[in-house]
Amino acid sequence: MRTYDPHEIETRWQAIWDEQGAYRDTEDLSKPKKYVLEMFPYPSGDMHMGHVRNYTIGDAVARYYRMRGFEVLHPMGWDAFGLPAENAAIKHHLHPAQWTYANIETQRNSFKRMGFSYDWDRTIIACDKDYYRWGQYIFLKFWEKGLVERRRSPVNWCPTCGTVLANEQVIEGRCWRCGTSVERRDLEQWYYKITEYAQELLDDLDKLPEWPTRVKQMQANWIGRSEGGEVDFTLCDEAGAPTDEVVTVFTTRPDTLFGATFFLLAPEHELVARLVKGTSYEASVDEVIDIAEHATAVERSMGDRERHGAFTGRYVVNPINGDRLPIWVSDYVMTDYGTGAVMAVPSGDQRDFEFARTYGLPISPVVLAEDDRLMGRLAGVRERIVDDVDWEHAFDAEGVLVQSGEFTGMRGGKDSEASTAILAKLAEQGRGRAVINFRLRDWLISRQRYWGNPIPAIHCEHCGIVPVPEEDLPVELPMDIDVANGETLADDPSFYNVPCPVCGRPAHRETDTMDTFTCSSWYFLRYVDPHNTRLPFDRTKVDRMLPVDHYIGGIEHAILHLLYSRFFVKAMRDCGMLDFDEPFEHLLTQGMVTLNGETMSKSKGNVVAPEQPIAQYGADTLRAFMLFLAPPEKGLDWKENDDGSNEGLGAMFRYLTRTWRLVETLHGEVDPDAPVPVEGDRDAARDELERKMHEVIGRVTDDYASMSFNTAIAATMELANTTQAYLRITTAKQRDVRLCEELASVIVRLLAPIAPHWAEELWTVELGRAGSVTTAPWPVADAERAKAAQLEMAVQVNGKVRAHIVVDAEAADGMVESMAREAVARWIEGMDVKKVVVIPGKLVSVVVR
RNA sequence: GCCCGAGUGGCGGAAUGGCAGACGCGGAGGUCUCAAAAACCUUUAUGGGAAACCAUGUGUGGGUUCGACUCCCACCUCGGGCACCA
Repeated sequence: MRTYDPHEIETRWQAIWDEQGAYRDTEDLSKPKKYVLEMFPYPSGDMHMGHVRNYTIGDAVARYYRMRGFEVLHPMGWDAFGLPAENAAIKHHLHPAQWTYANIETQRNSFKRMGFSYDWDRTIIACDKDYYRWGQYIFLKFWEKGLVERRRSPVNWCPTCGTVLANEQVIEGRCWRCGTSVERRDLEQWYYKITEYAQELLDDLDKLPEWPTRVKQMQANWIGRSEGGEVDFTLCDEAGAPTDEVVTVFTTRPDTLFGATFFLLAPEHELVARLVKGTSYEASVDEVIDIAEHATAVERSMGDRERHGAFTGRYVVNPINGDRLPIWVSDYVMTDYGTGAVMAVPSGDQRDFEFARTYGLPISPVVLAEDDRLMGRLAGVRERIVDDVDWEHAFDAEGVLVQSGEFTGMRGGKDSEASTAILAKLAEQGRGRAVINFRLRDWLISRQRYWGNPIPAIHCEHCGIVPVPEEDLPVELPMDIDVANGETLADDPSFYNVPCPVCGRPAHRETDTMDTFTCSSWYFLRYVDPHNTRLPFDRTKVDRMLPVDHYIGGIEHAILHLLYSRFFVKAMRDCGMLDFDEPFEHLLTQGMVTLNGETMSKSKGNVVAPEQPIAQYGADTLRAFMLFLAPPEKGLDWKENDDGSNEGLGAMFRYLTRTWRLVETLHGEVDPDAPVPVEGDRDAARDELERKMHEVIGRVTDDYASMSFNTAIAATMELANTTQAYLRITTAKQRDVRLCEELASVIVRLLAPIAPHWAEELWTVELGRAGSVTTAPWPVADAERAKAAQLEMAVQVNGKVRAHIVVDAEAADGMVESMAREAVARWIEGMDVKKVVVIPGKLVSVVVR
């Protein structure tokens, strides 16, 4: 008998696996494939429990499928561009590359110490030019396809990070990275036109049945599809007479068009300045513009905020009834949604209602609930009634139209009969059309930072902005930039000054780099063919290995990374680079790891690192514990005692130690500490043990397939308990040797994906099996032998369990029923038995009255 | 405000509409020991009872069903996402 010594075992096997390249994907075409992937980490240098959990889940999945005979691709890499490297560089006077590569080295060693089964030959480092050059290549392909645009528009600016941000990277008005309130700026920037895929990104969520509904819902909300119409209002001149010019609005409620009593423009709308220039209205309008400009994103995103407005002195004509509506400017109208102009219907929209009350603008009822007393009064009224409203709120539910000309009496509301009819009428006159709008904005990908992938574009005075020719890739990020002293790419003449690739005259390079999220939007494709020097990847290889079968990562990427990656795949498909629609088949979003109920963060100084638990109990114990404590998608609270220990962890170590001894005993070794056998029915225990083994193999197999690792481990514990009960009533000579041997090999294999070092040592050394447990065949359950000869069934009387009976598994229902009646005789005596339901193998339900 | 998700012992959690609480932590008692640790055994939802057993019990209130943690309706609480998107 050997003591279970995790440290000696783990370091030994890790060295062997490393040396043998044990987890290399051999691209064996004869096997079915599984691509198991965990979101690659940012190399911050330290591993925390969130990493441990995420990568342990993925590793268990990968190891399970290897044993099931799949060709498994399970790679790991580093999302290595980004701001923390620059900040660290400034702080420590290092180059960002130095800091990054040193961190990668440390973190890779930590990962190896956990025994994760990665194909390290396929490692991708996002800041390696062999990788980022292909990010530039994809940029050029997208550009060719018309999916890249450089334009001036209002953007989010993070003053702390000194760069612009994409919409998705602003969380509640704050920078996703540093938490600073972002500012609005009007800048010329580079965009990926993700909005062209808005509809497909929304529709294809239905093709992802294996994604959590939560994530799909979040993406659907983010894309934010609204069906409605555009309506053209005619602009009037200073004298109030109609001109030829129209101002278009977007609305989801065309049915309320008769209720429009004023008209709104966003402060940034191009028309505003023209309308008020030199008029007496200019000053008050400018004030509103000023307020809008200076509001921070945090202020703008607050719920009940004050709305500011000013009259422009001008009017538009409502195309449906010829009403003249005053044009106001207000900061609650957004420039970059719809057309930046809005028809205001205070009776049907709460914001318009409040604005009307504040500024004394008229309110005209158009849609009412059928029983509203106003309905009666308004029926047959010819003159339009305005302001006869004493409600507290606008009425935005479904109802019936009043005061709406020929449409009066129709059903109104979102997507209503009246909406369709009014829009049709406008369309006939060429003054309106059905339109679908999305909340999703184009992806702003340029960043005013050094440590990122250079955008391959050149600014030429004569030719404009031109792409770097494909053969000139990569545009290498120069390494001699002194970030710590504030140098930027523009300060490096050898980078900045280049001849124009079109005309050959002096030009200069684009100095913005790409958003790091562009690096993570396609890395999962590169793993399939990481050493390709001609292309980002070989198309046949990608088409064979993708989509990723199991993708595992944090919920914080529900929108960001997961939406961008979906867009990339669709855009690359349209560029002819691959042939599928969605990158990730099955998505598991693991829950957060907290410490005593609190989120871990560096600033709080409560980040739990795996080093201490590993030093105490080894990696296998930590892995098994993390998987056992909670189902993967739920949050996991790491409870720490005052001395830093964790009780559950010790319990898991005891379990591995106990099963280690169990396996050795089953294999025929004598346990000097074994208790003296006690009396018991040995044959019955043997039969029950064999049955239990098959039952547990079946359950554990199903649990791995559905990633219920906690119940998989629990099932092995049940098997261990049953085994122990058998060993307790037998001496070595009394045992069924063949069953014991089989059981030993089964227990080892069932736990191998979770505790790989423990299993490898038992498998190859203790049990003396040929070959690694990694490639050992997964045990197969014999469903017949998992069945018991006799079953215990519950007997219910009127839904309450009153007795238990033991019946033969093969017993006929009639037989079972009469046994059941006998067992509950005292409960049904003198009663009228109305019905008896027999659920074979489960229970008998007797209904009496 | 809109949209998701979740409410089960002291704790983490388990239950294709079929015996609620598997498995584990913690607790209590015990074996071994001079003693302790380790290991092993028994026990552990609540109330009543010496016990067999009885009653109650999966956030609340209804409903469907022979039977509901599970399905339906309404509500409460917590967590998350979006948020002036017309």
